[in-house]
Amino acid sequence: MARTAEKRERSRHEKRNLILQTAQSLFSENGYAATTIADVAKSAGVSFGSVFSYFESKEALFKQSLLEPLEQNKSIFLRFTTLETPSETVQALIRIHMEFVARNAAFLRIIQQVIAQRAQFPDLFEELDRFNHEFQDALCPIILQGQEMGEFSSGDPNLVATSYLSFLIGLRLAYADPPGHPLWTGMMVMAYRLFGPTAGSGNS
Amino acid sequence: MARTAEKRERSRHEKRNLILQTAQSLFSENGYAATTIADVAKSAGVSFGSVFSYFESKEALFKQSLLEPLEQNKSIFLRFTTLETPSETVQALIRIHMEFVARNAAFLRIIQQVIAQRAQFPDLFEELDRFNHEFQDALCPIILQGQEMGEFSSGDPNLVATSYLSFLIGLRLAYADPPGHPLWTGMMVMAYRLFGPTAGSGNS
Amino acid sequence: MARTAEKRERSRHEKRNLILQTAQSLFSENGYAATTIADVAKSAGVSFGSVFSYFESKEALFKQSLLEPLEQNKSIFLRFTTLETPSETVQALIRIHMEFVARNAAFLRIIQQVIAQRAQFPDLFEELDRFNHEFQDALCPIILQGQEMGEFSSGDPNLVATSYLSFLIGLRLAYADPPGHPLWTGMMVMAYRLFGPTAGSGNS
Amino acid sequence: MARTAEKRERSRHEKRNLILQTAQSLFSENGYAATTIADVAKSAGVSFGSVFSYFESKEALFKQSLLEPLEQNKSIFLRFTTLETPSETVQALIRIHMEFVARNAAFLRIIQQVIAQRAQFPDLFEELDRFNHEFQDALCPIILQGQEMGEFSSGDPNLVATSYLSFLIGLRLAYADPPGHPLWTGMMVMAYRLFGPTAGSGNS
DNA sequence: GATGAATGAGGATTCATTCAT
DNA sequence: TATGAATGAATCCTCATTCAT
Repeated sequence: MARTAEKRERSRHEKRNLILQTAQSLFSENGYAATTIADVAKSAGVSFGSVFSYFESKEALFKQSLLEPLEQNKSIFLRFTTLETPSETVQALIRIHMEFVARNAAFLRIIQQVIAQRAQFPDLFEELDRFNHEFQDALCPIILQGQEMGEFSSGDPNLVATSYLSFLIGLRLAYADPPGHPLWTGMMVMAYRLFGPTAGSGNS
Repeated sequence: MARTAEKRERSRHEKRNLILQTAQSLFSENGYAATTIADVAKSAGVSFGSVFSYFESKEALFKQSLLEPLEQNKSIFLRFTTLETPSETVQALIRIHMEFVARNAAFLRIIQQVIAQRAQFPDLFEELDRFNHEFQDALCPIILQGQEMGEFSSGDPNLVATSYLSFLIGLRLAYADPPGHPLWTGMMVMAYRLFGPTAGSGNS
Repeated sequence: MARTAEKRERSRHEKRNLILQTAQSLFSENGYAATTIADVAKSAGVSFGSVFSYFESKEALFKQSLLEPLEQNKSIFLRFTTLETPSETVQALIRIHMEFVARNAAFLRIIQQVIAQRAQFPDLFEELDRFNHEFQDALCPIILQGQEMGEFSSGDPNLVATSYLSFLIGLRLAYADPPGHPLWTGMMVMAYRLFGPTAGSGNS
Repeated sequence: MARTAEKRERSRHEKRNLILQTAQSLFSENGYAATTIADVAKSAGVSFGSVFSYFESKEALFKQSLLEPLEQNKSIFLRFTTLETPSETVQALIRIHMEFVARNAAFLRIIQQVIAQRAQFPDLFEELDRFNHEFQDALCPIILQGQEMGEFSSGDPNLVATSYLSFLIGLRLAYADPPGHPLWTGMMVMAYRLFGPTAGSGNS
């Protein structure tokens, strides 16, 4: 009995996730307005009414399409392990972030939409703003440390962090298809440059 | 007689531009779908039907909102004067571009939308892609020259150019209110870093 | 001076007729609703506003498109010369009517429209109804005379007249292009049959 | 369960037919353009949106208003039983057709509209043209046989068939109120005359 | 909970008519 | 009188949301 309930619960959860992922994909491709609930239902292979069983409204679905992945992946950006030197830490971070960006184009495009149409999604935009600040708070100490150690050029570390995030989000996710593409390696170098690496601190 | 016709013609053109600028502003704030023609008409202070006598459709209005400023300002990005050294040229460019970005937030946000929802605006996206390539073609020689002169670190110049453009477009146009804000100066430094300036070539 | 005024008057009239004929042609092809005033103006090669200088409204233009040719050609149907025998008279009539139908397809099609959508054009329909009655009144004596002389089978002459008119109006004006087409000759024979010609009174 | 689904299905079908019949009636009275979807919805007692859940567009609704009755009643015109003699067969046919015309004025008026405005409904017109040809093919053998037996005057049987159909379609459906009206009997006689009945073959 | 039909508010677009020049 | 820009009412159609089954 408990087993059955559990299974049912799992299946419920899976269906919810299926809908959410489908929605994320469609929203990211076509935008909020051009994506209909009927599209989502059809693409996900569930009934039209089901979407409303799992999500209160279209807006709620869109919000979750952004907020859930954001929550799940926050730690990638906010909690990182420090290596021997700041430059090593930052380079490792960049690698992880680029990998993430390469693999989560849909998520990134939704972020781009929210930023580009902030007036339409004020609370989502605020959430992203909050994330930006948290990211700054997390990254600044490393940058400062690197600057003190002479690995990075001096400059407002908050500015560096924001620029870096803008750069990631602004990436034209076109070539992005294969995460192993050499372009991504090149982009990592570019990203690293934003930190102002001094000669001999890893910038090729 | 000719004078009257001329005057009428001028007024016609002014009205058209009024509508276009209003549309640009609203599209940039709320996005394509959330902006109604009635909104545009009301904001511009013209009648509902007038919008349609100047623009064939909502889509045409949106396209012109992007294409006309793009055409008018292309030269800022594609035709620039070279100074003594590549690093000076690039720094001058960055100043001009940042100024432009600071003053044309609406235009930039429309570009962001098109990029974020390329499936919805395929031809506009293509146009932007073309621009990207032209920009690369224009900028690469300077970058190469700088690399040869030792002012810039080595690296694929196309990648540098694309990164730089992405960085500009990706800028979060939030703080951007006054074009004279110190943030813009900081952003110029960040932008310059993408070119991989070597020590002594102007990166503070 | 008087000469000039006259000429101007003539030109005025000609322009009016040009608009009217163009309208008739377009109304007949596309129907009342699918024909726009702008279409008419463009086809006639006059300015948009001109149409309203000559006709109070779209509806007035449509009405005139029907009523003026109706008035002009009424006599063809209502005042005819009687020949030696009723059968000869009727056959001459039929020839004239068919010729008219072949040459005035546009006019006929407008009539068809009014009849098919009588609720939309009640007064025009009434006008056609009146014409139908006048036609009956004009034709019945001939038919009666023919019946009395044994040339035509007996039967309500009003019914014959109405049937004949319905037949003319109902003709599918498709093949009708060249008025000299053999089909028209065939149709004359068919039309004559409605009068119930007895053997030896001209029905081949 | 199956019973419920079946019932629902039936009700769905009934609602669809209700809308279709209402539309047919309004289209026939006022014409395509002057009939609004809102009119149809109101007359049928369904919501505005419902019309669109049963029919893709206004145009589709109009097409079905013609095509469905056409399909359903084709057999009346194309498959008939032959009696002793061609004249008897034709007279029986005429009785059936007149009865049909008297009872289906709305359908006939839609046909008249399509014919009168063929440029607007080219595919429907083509469909009617096809029907015309099928009707000719079906009727000609009878006519020929009658001509050979001396019951009908000679003449191109295709012409006779087309004339007869034009006559039916061209009938002014005004008097038509009660199908039992004596006018219809008179019209049958007129219709029969088109076949060129010789003396003694049933033409009164 | 699952389904999908029903609803109607909202928005793009058309076009007759008006009116200033 | 000629012109054609301005206006906004009217209409088709979409689609989020509700709700009965």
